[in-house]
Amino acid sequence: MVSMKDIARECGVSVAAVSKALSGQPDISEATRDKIRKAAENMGYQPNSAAKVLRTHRSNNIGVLFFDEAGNGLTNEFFALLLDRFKSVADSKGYDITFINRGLSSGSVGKMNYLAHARYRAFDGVLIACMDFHDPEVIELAKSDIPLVTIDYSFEDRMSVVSDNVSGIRDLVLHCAKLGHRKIAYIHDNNESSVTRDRVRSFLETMDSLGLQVPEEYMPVAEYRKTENSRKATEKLLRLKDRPTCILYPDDFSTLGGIAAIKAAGLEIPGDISIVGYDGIRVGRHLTPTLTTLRQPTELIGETAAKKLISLIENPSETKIEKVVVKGRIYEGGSVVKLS
Amino acid sequence: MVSMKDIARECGVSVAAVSKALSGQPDISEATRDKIRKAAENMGYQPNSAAKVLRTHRSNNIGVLFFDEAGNGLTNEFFALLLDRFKSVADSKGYDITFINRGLSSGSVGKMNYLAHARYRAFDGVLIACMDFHDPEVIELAKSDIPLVTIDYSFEDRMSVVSDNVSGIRDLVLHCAKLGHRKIAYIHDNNESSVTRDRVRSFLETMDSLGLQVPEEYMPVAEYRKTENSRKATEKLLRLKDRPTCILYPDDFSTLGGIAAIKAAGLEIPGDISIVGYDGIRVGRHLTPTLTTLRQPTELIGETAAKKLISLIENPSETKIEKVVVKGRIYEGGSVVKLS
DNA sequence: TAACTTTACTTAATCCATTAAGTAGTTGTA
DNA sequence: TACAACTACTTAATGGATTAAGTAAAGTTA
Repeated sequence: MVSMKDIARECGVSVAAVSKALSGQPDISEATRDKIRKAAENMGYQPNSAAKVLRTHRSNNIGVLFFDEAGNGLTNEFFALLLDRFKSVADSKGYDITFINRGLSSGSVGKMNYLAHARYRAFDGVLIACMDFHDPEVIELAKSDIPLVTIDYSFEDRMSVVSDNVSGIRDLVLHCAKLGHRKIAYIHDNNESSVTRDRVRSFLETMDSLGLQVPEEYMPVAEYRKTENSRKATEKLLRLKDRPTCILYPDDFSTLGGIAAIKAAGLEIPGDISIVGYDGIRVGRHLTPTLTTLRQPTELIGETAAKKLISLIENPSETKIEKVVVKGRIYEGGSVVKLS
Repeated sequence: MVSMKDIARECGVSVAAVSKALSGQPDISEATRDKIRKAAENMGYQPNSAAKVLRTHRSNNIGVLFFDEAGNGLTNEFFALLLDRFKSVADSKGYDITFINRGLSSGSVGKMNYLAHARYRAFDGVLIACMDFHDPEVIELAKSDIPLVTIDYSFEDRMSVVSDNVSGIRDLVLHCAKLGHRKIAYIHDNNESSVTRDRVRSFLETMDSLGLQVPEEYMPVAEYRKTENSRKATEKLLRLKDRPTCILYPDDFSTLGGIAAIKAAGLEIPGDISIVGYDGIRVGRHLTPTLTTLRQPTELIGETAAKKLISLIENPSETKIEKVVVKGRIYEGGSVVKLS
């Protein structure tokens, strides 16, 4: 590997001069700079990040921590889209992305926790997009001095990008109500996250504001993205004497379980029963009828998170810590029928 | 940050002794080792990867290069599953994963290419899972001395894990033929990859071996995972005077476009026409009827790739360079009808 | 012309961990 | 007892880049 030392020798200058020439500092003559740059190119010089990081404590590397409730993060389309966008913004600003995990062992200290991992790799910043924000290790990371942005959860005095779940659920309920539905069920996860809390609260408040009753049986539980559970929850709803006319699901993927249950019961969507998803991932667009859902601005969330994080890294003093709320928009598919 | 120097001072030993104690070398007494380890723990010592990499040229970091034909890699479920599995194996063996890209600029040299990036970050190995293996930069990387594994493509003298597309398509065609289908169409991508070539060849050969004709119109083109194109291709097939009874799609996702076209034409699956996917991703399992497809052993591919790559990194001399062929298995859903 | 600036560098320290080579002190052996 | 062989360390060099501080030479100013 060609190092600055080699270029310095070749050009008859000091290593410091090479460093300055390549990093474009003014403290060097144009002639020398050109000579050095040409030599660097000719000799196939490649900078060495390890040396740079060691010296500057800047890695141009962002750690990404995620895993959803099911342990599968990458296969979660919502997150995959978000990360994809985050990655391309980071990319364009000269940052790499490395996954944070606990696999690395640090000699005697045993496995590293998230914070240790982040320090070990000298991440300039961290993106956290996982559901379990109560994990002590996640909290430890959030309390550190590393610039970070969280998705769909806000720590105090920390940057976050959250989608507006309150308005999201409200819009969906209002949409269904406008089409004449009064018996609306909501299959929901019951985990501890603020996402879930906001949604459930919004559902109850909106229904209440419309003067609509929500019997307890109308709110069965099913974890996010678990089609098996959403199928069961749907079956339960279908067995009720006073069946809902419209079912809200925790996410688009879960509707697949619901659809299976509904078809198995010999019912038609939306003729016999209407369904609504949440997220706006691709699957829903290809169902027949297409799925009415709340389309999350995934790309916007990913992009905003990246920009905010990088701003936090590069201009910590001028960057206002804030909770950026991003609104989704209802997509009116064909899965909700108009009741007369 | 606590460094070895601090521990050395605290324990009244040299930095070398600390290094040896923490890395478990024999050249140190048990008493001293314990003392140093305890001090390290108490003082909250964290190793510094940059220093380690600089000195040892080992990063415990694997670069992953991917982007599918559409530019979206993460949102490709096949790849997401593969990477997820790859990641957890790498993780368990103490390796991190960083995406390779071209965003980083290397001072005067401009944007870095893939190889430059890999060298810059001192990746111990690289996983390549992208469709365009003709990209000069990819070829440059493949010709370098960095340990690497490719997915679904084989470079000469390089490790690769490929799924058996020949047997995959053959099995699907034989399955359909066994159910009585004689007019089988194959909507396929026409890119340059060996995956595509193998599949097309296998389709033609298998059909030929069965004595079945394949009119040119039975092989319309649609890029992988482009539902819009698969919809159009399906429409074309449906308009034919002598319509096929069964359509093979390039992948499961593409069947969504096909299903839309078929439903729009007022036809039933599989009553009026049978369809077959490829990949075995989740969507297909939730369709009604469930999709008959070739289920790829995604996890096995990811796991194998990780194990082979790490073996290549850690035991280069004892690791045989090979092309690991992984066979998928047909999943018999309900989307292919039995013809009498 | 003397004194001061500026320019264009060089010197040397530094970031942190690893490791070959060196050295006391102890134990073993003939 | 004398020399060899260990053991348990220390010394010092090293990896590659950055940067504060120093310096010689050229340019500027009174």
